Amino acid sequence: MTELTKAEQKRLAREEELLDLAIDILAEQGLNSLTLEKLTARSPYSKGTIYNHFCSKEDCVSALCCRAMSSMLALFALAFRFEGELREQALALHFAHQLYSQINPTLFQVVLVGKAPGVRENTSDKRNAVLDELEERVNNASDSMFRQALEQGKISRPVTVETLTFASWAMSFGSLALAHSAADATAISRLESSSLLLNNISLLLDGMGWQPLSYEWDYNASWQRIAQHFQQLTGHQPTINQPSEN
Amino acid sequence: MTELTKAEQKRLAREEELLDLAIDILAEQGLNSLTLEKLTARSPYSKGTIYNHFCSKEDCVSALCCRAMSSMLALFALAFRFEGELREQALALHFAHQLYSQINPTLFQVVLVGKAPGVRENTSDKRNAVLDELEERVNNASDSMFRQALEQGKISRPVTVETLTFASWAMSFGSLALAHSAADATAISRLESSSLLLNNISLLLDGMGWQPLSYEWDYNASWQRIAQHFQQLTGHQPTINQPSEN
DNA sequence: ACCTGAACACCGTTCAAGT
DNA sequence: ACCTGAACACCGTTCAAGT
Repeated sequence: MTELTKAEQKRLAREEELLDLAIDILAEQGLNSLTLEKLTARSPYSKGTIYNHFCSKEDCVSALCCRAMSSMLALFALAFRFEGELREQALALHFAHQLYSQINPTLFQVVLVGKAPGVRENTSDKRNAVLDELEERVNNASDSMFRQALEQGKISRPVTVETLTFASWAMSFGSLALAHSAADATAISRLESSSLLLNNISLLLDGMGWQPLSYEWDYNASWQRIAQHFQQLTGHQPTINQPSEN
Repeated sequence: MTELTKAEQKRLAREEELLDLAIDILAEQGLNSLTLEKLTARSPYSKGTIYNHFCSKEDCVSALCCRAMSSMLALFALAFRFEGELREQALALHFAHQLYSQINPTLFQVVLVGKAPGVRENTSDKRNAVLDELEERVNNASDSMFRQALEQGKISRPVTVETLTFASWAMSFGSLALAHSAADATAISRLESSSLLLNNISLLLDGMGWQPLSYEWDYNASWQRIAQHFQQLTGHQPTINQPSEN
């Protein structure tokens, strides 16, 4: 790690302060009404200073995207601490993804929007590099799971790590995106939400031939244990089948 | 079908005219720079008239979304005319999805954006109803495939039609969305694009136990035949492994 | 009943002037 | 070197006046 000068530290601290304010606006008024105008008004700084941090509105959204991905990576790290079958650890990774989308739906949406066309184009090169690095770390987390599984002979189909990572990422992304953006659409409302991702990922991992297969193991029980694991580590009440008591 | 008065016909025709202009802007300047201001300027009408058709900018985007989904449904109908194994027909459905995303990337993006938060909220009730109906028809197409497969005993796992439709739709959506929005991101650039969706869907259908399984049948050959099927019916050159000759 | 375009509020972005 | 806020262009939306 390189040393930071006082000035750089101050600049970094102010950027965090601005992102906190932006998240407040997001939470209060929704993603679409985030505006650099409003951010300026809430902050003690002027428009020029805001533009000193974010070269455009999209650059600010990308900065929020970095925040969100960092938080997600922190949850992913907890998934690796779940003890059990390797396939259960892979489930824990996806549980972390879903958990993040539940804890922080607004920032989760930011990640989706951050992938929309026109955002990256208007983001500074420097921040795009940070985004790339974060995405690479997400891929690495997924790759390392699949690599271990292949090395241990847990996966019976002849496939590459890259194929498996893309497939599971696409499934996870697609499931959560549809679940959040179109929760009232027919395809989703007719299903129970807590185990949507578990069901979809289970079908996929079965298709890869990742042992033990879903009919050889009670992965619903695993999902519950994973929920408890995360609850102990984060204190977040998971949205799982048993209704809470209020 | 209900009769339309002359006035209603004229109104409908003008709406189509406006949507054509909107698509022109989209194609030329990208999704983000579509503006009712620009649409007004390009059209022979005034702002008031534009707002007579679209109650908000988002309502206009939703109207484009309807256009896109209708076109997709037209391609889906062609998928049903592919002759072969039932699982090949299901592949044809996903091929149609991918084909549409290739033929018309901009409108495909509109469908993604149409699912973003803040769009449906600012869309007129009437148009939201149309969107719902179109989405239901997409679901019906998928449901009917899976229902036939279950009835014919092709699917060995004990699952419901709803589960299968959501899983395959999530996979298709996730794969294409990631492929289009993050084509340069690491997870995707390291894979070949033409068979991304085939690979992912094959893993999923294997996980459902849909016979014949992918190692009992040459689905790469099926994918090629499906491509030819669509090429004959639509004249669109598919993006398939063999490079074209220019 | 439908159309027009002026008017208003709000937003993104820039930059000369100030410290 | 960094900050400020006025200024400009552009956009979404409304509505009184016109046909």
